[in-house]
Amino acid sequence: MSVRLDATDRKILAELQVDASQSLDEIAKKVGSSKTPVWNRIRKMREAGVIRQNTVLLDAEALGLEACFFVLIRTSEHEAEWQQRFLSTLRARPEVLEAHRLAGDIDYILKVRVANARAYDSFYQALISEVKIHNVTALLSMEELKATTVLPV
Amino acid sequence: MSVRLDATDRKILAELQVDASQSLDEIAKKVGSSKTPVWNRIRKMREAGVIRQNTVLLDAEALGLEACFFVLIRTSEHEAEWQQRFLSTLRARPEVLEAHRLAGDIDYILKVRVANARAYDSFYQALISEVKIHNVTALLSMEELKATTVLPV
DNA sequence: ACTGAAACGCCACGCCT
DNA sequence: AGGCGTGGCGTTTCAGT
Repeated sequence: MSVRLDATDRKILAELQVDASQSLDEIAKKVGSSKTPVWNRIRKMREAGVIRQNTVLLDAEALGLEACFFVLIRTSEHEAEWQQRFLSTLRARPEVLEAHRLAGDIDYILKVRVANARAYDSFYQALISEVKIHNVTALLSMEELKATTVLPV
Repeated sequence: MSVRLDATDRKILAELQVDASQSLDEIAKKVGSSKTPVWNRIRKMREAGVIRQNTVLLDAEALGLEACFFVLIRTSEHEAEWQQRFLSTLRARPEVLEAHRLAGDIDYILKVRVANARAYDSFYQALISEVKIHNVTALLSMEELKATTVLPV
């Protein structure tokens, strides 16, 4: 499924990741091409799914979401039905920004953004009431040292 | 520092987070307003720093970045100089997408995206050679169940 | 594949209410 | 503060190389 991307494609992606509001002319100049080919390349990468979404990144603190937790989860349940329930719960909860199934003795990790510790507790109570979980460890972020969506291309 | 946001502002943010390429008219229609006020609100939220960045989200796998690790770090060093070195290293490394300083017995957590396990090992070797670290646990993601940049507004 | 040009749409503002 | 109008820019498309 992987798409062939040449050096120009990668330069375009690098520019778009940094600032997607740039005009085609600006991007074209920076990558050493011109408007039309840049436009065609972007369209192709969109169609191929390399470019997924055009979005804005917001300041979580300005929105009053001042607490960030990483939640390590161990479970004793590994049946399909349990997994489906767990997954639906995560998807339905907007405070869950990320969820990964892991290799090793910890089964899942979540990244959760909430207003404060109390809001985290509500989330936690809701979660354990909906699905059976063996063990939960919450890691509280004190400081976001780095946070980027820019992938190295 | 916190900005006052009313219901319309929040609706606009919700729309922009889902698709930032929508026209002002489209957004205006959806939030029950019209072009000029929507434009003014967006400009203000940009200036206030609520809207940080306009970007594209890429498919990491399509770019060949097929491995994602969460790295739990314990250190015995807590001096300013060590922290500065550690921070510079993280900032300089594009494969480090997130880094948080934590409360509790684990000091830091990183999220790292790389091509494969071998690339992770290079990163790991480079990291421990640059800064003294007491204990490292790497959690390997087997499956990304959820990943969103959309904050609940 | 890139160039040039042309058509359209949208944005960014100013003015007015 | 919202509605209206407009000049100019940006996007999208098409013919030509």
